Amino acid sequence: MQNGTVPEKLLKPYNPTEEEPSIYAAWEQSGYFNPEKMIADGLTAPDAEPFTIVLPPPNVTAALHMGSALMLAIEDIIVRYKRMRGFRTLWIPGTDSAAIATQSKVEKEIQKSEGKSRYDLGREELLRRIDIFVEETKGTIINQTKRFGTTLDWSRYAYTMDEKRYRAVMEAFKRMYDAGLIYRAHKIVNWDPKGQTTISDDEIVYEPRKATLYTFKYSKDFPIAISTTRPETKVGDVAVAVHPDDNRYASYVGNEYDVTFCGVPIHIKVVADASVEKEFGTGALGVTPAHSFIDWEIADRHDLPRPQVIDERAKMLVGDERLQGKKVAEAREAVVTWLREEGLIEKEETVDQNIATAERTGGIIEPLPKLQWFVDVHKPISTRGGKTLKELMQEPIASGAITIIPDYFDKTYFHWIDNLRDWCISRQIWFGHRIPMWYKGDEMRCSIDSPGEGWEQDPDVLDTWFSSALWTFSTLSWPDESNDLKIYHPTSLLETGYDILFFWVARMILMSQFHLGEVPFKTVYLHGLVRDAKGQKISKSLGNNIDPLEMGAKYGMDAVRMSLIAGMAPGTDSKISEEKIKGYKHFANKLWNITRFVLTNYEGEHNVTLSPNEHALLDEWSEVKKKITNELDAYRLHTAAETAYHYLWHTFADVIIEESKPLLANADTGASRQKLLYTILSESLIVLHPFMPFVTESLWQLLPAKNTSLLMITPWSSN
RNA sequence: GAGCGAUUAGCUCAGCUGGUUAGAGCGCAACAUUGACAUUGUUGAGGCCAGAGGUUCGAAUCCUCUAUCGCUCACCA
Repeated sequence: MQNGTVPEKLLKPYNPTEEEPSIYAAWEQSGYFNPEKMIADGLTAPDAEPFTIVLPPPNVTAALHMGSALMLAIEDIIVRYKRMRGFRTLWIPGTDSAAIATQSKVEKEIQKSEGKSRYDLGREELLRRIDIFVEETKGTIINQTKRFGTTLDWSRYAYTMDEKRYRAVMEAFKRMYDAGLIYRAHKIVNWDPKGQTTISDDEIVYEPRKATLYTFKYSKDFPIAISTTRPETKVGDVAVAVHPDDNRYASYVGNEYDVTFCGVPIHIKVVADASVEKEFGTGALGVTPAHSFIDWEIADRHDLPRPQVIDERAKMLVGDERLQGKKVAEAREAVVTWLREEGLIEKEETVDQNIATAERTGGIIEPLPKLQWFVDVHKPISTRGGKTLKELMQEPIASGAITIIPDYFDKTYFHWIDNLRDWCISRQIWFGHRIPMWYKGDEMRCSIDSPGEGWEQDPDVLDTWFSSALWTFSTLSWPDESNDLKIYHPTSLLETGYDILFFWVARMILMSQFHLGEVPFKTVYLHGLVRDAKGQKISKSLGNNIDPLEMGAKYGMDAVRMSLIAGMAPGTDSKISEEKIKGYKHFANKLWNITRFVLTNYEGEHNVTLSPNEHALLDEWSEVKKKITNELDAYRLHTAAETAYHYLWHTFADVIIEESKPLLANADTGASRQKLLYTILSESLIVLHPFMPFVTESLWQLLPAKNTSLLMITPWSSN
């Protein structure tokens, strides 16, 4: 029997592209992405527990890809769930300026179209061009983000370079400087000759290469042979270091020698240092303080000079025409030629080595001594109980104040902290937050504004992660003592990719612990990489890019969301394929048809009693709902999604609806059946809504008996 | 070199704190159906849960070792 009135729309298959834009518009116009509006309208209790997430701000350079889609899907599911569960739920949107990445992208474009470098344009003009670029891409990113159905509170939108965030960054720098945590020093740093800037240890990517390890003496008269893959740097040597227990060389320790190496006079002292490994090479290490981290430290311990022999363009600073002004690779050839001519080489062997390159530019890192700004991670902080930044980062994970999901990342995190050195935060680029340090003659002052006439500001900008590290509280109006900060900080959850655990997550903990004396978030949920069906990384060069927006247009955003969530455990890389997305489109359509069937057979509220069997079915459904609730509470989204999917399709549709067909046709059993089906359907829409917000909302709007205007704000009870 | 993870059906993966005959999706085979369903349904085939030892009344799950793959970290010059 078909007694119900069915909306016209339901008679056709579900058409996501037709439904999605108007649905999102309705959500946005409701104002309910904003928790204060929820309270004002009585939808959230004024004293409700807050639940906060900050969106990891996408780089302004980046178009939305499957990775961002995964992130948005996970976070939106959680946020919608919490909102429906009655939390005072806030999800803060934003974008990141991504200093180096953005500047080099714009520079590249200008180089390509106009053949000009940044030096041709000058600082001001380049920054103007970057601003134009940023304004364009920001809008694109926001629109794309909205298409996924994200319930971000757009009224709180933040950009790392906007006015408020600028103030936060300056204030943070000043407070850390005043606390003696930020210092300026001339020491060896990672220099990227291609990007013409320093970079932090974490921005280095090691690439395996074959190299030749040469074993030789500086000169015929020199008593000890050394080994190196970089003979050209030997013109900067000041010592040969051997292990204190190495009998072979004990008699030479303390001796000094003058030699001429490839035309360059050098003075070599033999020192004993425990950092040298007896078994490697000849057991003797040529010490080049200015161009090697380990050698710099040896020089520290033995009070050795540190002559710089390579410049910022990776060219030689010393020597005759064979070396002077030559690139290091050419100089290496020249030195090897000379060594051969002199008959000094004892051994040449091919070895595997990891070469340090800059993440952004791919340039080969040249360690150089430079005057830079650093964050001291080893200094005891009096206002924080004498603890160091290192300890402040370690503690909350160790104590459980912050939980990382999956938990095995704890070890990775601790290992990183153990090896942590002071953080070099100054960058020689133009786009970013300029360092608030001012110089006048020998004077130096930390000040957000110019201290007055004759003061020059430091030309460098801050590492982009410095500002990102403040994100959980800079988005909540810090340093102002705002209500937002009181209510929403510490945030509840930080959801991001495991690849930025160190870059971002660790540094947010550092900043929040220091500036606020509290953790930035209570839980960290790390998702994996999205790969293609074959398990390859998705990249433009491989041509295997699956564009989430394109897929959304074809199969609906709900299908894209589900395909990213189902079968995806946290911290594990997942695979996506068009086939999988298509499968979930079928599910959206299945829901559509289930609703069609139920509504076709529904005549409105009746005062009927369910049969014992129907009570049992309802109980079974309650159990499923409880399970989904528990799984979501534990952030097991993948199993929650599958549980819901499976129940709807294979229990509700295949079993309950099938067995209902004859019962509905019978006047005695029909009424209670109608009630049962309608009840389970409407509750199912609630439970599925976080996962598939569009189709469920569309269907909710078609339900004849409902007491909320939007499914998005319909309460989710666990029983 | 160190650390971490993975290894479960043809493919992609779930399986939380050990508990009856090990699960899903896709794919495959047969049958049914024009059905609420751009199809869908029913049934089925297919797994010594990488290997070897151990703990236990009981192990895919805990421990040890081995193998293969992957990731991360590292200043062996």
